[in-house]
Formats: sequence, C-alpha cells, structure tokens
Amino acid sequence: MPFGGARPKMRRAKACLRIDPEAPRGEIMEAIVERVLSEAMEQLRAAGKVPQDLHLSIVIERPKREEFGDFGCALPLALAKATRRNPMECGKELMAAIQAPEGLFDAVTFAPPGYLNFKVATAAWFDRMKDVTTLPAVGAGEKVLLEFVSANPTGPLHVGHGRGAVLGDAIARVMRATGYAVQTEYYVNDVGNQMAMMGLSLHCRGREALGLSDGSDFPENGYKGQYVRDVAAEFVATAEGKAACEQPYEDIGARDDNPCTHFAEQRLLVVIQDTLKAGGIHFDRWFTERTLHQNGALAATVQRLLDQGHAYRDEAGATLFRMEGKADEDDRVMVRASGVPTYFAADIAYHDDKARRGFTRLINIWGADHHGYIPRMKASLEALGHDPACLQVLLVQMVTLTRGGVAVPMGKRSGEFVTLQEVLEEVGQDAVRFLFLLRKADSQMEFDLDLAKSQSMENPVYYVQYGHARVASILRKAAAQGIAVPGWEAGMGDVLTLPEEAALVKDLARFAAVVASAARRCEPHHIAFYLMDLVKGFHAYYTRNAHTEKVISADPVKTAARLFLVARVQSVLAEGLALLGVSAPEEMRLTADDEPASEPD
RNA sequence: GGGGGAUUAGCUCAGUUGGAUAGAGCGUCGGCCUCCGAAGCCGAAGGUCGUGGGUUCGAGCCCCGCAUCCCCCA
Repeated sequence: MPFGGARPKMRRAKACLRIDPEAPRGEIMEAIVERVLSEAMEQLRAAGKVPQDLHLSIVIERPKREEFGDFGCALPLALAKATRRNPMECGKELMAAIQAPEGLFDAVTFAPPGYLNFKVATAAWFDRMKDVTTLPAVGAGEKVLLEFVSANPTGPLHVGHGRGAVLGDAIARVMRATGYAVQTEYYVNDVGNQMAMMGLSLHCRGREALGLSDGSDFPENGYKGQYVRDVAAEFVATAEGKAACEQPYEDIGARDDNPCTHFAEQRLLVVIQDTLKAGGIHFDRWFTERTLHQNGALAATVQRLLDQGHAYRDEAGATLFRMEGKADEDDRVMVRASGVPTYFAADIAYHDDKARRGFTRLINIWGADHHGYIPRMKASLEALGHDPACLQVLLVQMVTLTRGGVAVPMGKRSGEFVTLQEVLEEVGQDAVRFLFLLRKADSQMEFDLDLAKSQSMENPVYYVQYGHARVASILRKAAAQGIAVPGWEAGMGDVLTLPEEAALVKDLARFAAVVASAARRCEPHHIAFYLMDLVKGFHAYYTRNAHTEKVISADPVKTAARLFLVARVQSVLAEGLALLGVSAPEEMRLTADDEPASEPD
C-alpha cells in the first residue's frame, strides 16, 4: 500500500517543558573546567609568569579520542605562542597552578605538543544530573521581535515558506526557553502591486465563473493557480462578489483596495493560517501593512526622514531614501512620483514601529533572495536613530523540491507548486519539522517528496521519538510492578558502572550547553543533532544489555539508579523535541497494516 | 559586470570563535530477537574536505586566485 497510511499511530505526550527563570543557572561542565583554567591563569599572572595584559580566550573542547579524557584545551599552545616559550613548560606551569575543587578531576595530564587533558570524576558527572533539564537564562530577558514567514496573501504557502516557518517557530521556542522575551510576528503585505494583481486575478476568474469571460483576458502576470478559481467560485456566490465581478475592475475601487482584494486576502490568510496551524507554528501577532498606511505611520516616517535630510525629492517628484554611499547602493524610492509609497517605505515604517515598541533585537527570517535588502533596512534604521546592529537577518536558502530526483517546478504565478499543506498532510508535521531542522538555514537544501514520504518509517524523527516511547514503556513496566522513579541521590552514580551508562550521563550533561549555544546562534539544528546523538547512546545501552543488565532487575539499588537515568533521558528527549516543536509520544506502535511482511516459505 | 550562499563518504548533510586519527543519517554488505518495545543493536566497506597558492607549531575552518551550481542586483 502507499505510504500515506504507514505512519505510526502514536499517542501524544503532554508537552513537558518546564523553564524556571528563577532557577539557578545550571552550570555546564565546560564552564566549570574553563573557570578552573581561568583561575590558574590568574595565579600565573600574579606570579609574574604571564604578562598582565595577556588575556587568552580559553576554549574547552571535547577530544574525539576517549583516552584523552573528557575535556581538552590547547591553552599551553596558545600561551607558548603568545609568550614565545616552550609549550611543554607552559603546560607544566599551568598544571601546577590548577587548583580544582576536591573530587572534580580524576586526572589532569599534559599531552604533546601542548594540550591539557581533563578526566572528570564519575561522581562529578553524576552531580550534573540533578538539574539536567534546567536551562541557563542566557537571554537575560532581552526583548526580541522575531518576524518570519510574512508571505503575501496571494496564495497558499509552499515548501520554501515551510522551512522559514519551522525555523522561526523553533528559534522562538529555543530563545524563550533560554530567557529571551520573544514576540513572533507575521507581517502581511496587503497593499501594493501584488495585492492588486491578486484582486484582478480573482476578478477575472469570477467573471469566468459567471460566464462573462472566456478567460482570454486573464493577465499575463496574474496568479494562475487553481486556488484562485476556487476562491473566485466562493466569491461570486456572494452578492457582493457577484456585483463586483459584473463591473469592470477599474470601477470597483483602488486596484489594491477593493472587494476583490479584500476577499482574496481574507480567504487566503485563512488558508495560510490553517497551514501554519497544521505545522504547529504559532504567531503572537499578525501585523498588516495597511495599518501603517491608515494610521499615518508611514507618511510620518517619510516626513521624518525628509525633515532630517535622510530623504529628498527628485525632479520627477519621487521621494528617495539617501543611502549616502553605504554598501555601494543607490538611493531607493520610498514614494513614487505618483504619490504611491513603495514596499520599502512601509518596511521602514514597520521596523521603526518594532524598535519603538522597545524591542532591542529585531530578527527577521528572509528568503535568501531578499539578501539585497539588508543594507538599506539597516541604513533606514540608523537614519531613524536606532542601532542598525539590532537588526539581525537570518537568510534561509532556497529549498529545491524534487520528486524522485526530478526537480518540481515552483512558481506561485504559474500555479505549479506543491503546497506546504500537502507536504504536511503527506509526510506529517513531526517529520517535516525535524527534516527542516536537521539542516542549518544557511545552506541550500533538497527536499525530495518521494524520499520524505518513502523514508517515513526510517525517518530520523522516529528514531528519536522511539527512544522516548521506549523509556515510557520501561517506566510503565516499572509502575506496573509498583516501582516509582526515584529522585536524584549521590550514591546512584556509583552503581552506574556500565560504559554506556557513563556515556549517557555525559551526553545528558551536555544538553543545557547545546541549547544555550543553539539559542545564542539562532541555530536550532544543533539540538536536532544532539538528540540524535543522545538517543543513539540510549538505544545502544538498551540493546547491548538487553539480555544481561536490564533497567528493571532484582537488584533494587541498580534498578533505582537506572530508572533515574532513563527517566532523565526521557526528560531531555521530551524537552529537546518540544524545543523543536516535535511531539514526544509515550507510545508508538505499528498498526496491523504496517507489520513487516512475513517471509514467504 | 557587482553582490550573497554553496562545494566534505554512493545520496542528503553536520563539523561548536584554527587543534590531536574529519563525523552522522540513508543506501550497500555481513551478523544479533525464548527474555524491560528489533521503528533497535553490533561489525564492515566507503574521503586528495571542488582546485591552486598563502598565513603558522597546526587549516575542512582564516586570506587571495580559479572552477562549478543556486539566488539577487544592474
């Protein structure tokens, strides 16, 4: 059977993301090691062995080879370079100056040509399990306005929009979880040429539906998709719509402000909103461009720029923004000679509005084809007295859609495109989100529809979710035996002696650092990769020891420690998935239809 | 012509402000279910990190040239 019905039936768990802003900042092991080294440097500085004005950045890394320990640092190399001395001497001095807290390290060693390696004691690692899901508040309450998607209401969203939508939504979740005050907005371009063309397209299709036209007068650049006919059919079924289509387009109002454009906007926004809802994407506010025209903000902004000399009128009567040679750009038209403002003018007013609302950081997610707008947006913010650095544009590269390796032509005007709605229905919300979030925004990606669907059974997202469900299954079994998941106790770490257990503890301890880094860099894909890593370790732990060292055993001490451990794995998986907007099912089972076919005898 | 991005395993992609023997998923090949969920695990094969220079103790990462692809502007 086709793959449509092959998706696993799953019960959704309640989102279990708990962020306590008052909680003490969960300290990351890297930070602890870094502090120790930093103090050692101070010691050497006080002893006159390091120049007063020398401040090296201390980069703690995780060596790839296990025998090097848990952490490595090339500080001796850097110090040797800066002081023109022997790396080994520097390393020995640093080691002598290290005063680590009792019990933190099992070993600190020097490795040529100039590394310091740290082996952290098991108990110290296990100590981190106390608050493994506590995320550091790196955002410090900064007010962030995150604007994304913002597709014109001239048609359904396509897959490219989906990438930006999923990315933006995930960034919002990640940043909120790490102490940023994020508001998400969708800016609706409901004014201008494209809206006018949309209205005209609807008008033409309406006339066709009424038998007033054979379609030969449909504009060359009109929106040709079937959805326009569908909306037109609804439109002419209303008295107002019928009346509008019976008149010439020029007679029913402004080209971008008339019954046709209003109906199209209203209907298509609903379509867009339904799709976003189906993708689990939330916006705090929908901001329409028209409000800027109506409340005078746009005109006031233009006037302000004129008054302050950042804009001028040319001979033809158009108003241009002065780029003042910045970024080698030409001056840009804000108001045409005809008096009609451009999208650029509205964008300036919108961004001014954002900054005036007290947001100190404006993040925009744009398609890579808009990168050319960045210099002029920054310049306009600066002209209006805002710090241009507050604008941070994340460019999302194009998604090339293929079906079975063959490129699918995409064009809203031509009407030939696969909608995001269709992809969500075919592939599933969780899989679509995870697939997008498994790639960094900054690189082009290929989205093969057949592959996304055909792989749905082996999709990475199910691998992660399966880990969560697997733990849930263990916990259900324990509960059935009357065994509760215990809280943290120091002694538990001594019982978790399997190499897979030690590896899991270390992986869990990374969670906060990964999320904090993802938040700072606005790159949620690091979380997706982390979850893949973590769950891989869990599956290995589970399967390797399935016959010998079970979680639930006759040994109550081991059972308690292991239940605690796997419950932490589950929490981190659930929280990590929640940060990506992906569900964490308690149960995932193949339906009867999906059982692998038995071997033919 | 100017600008942005990309180039890493057969395919799709990671690679954390320059660090030790470059990774994952999928695909391929070979193993593992009486026993907490096999949507799993274990192993193997697979690489001149597009190319040529440069910077230095050290480059997939930084600088310059070139090639190819995507996008924007003129």
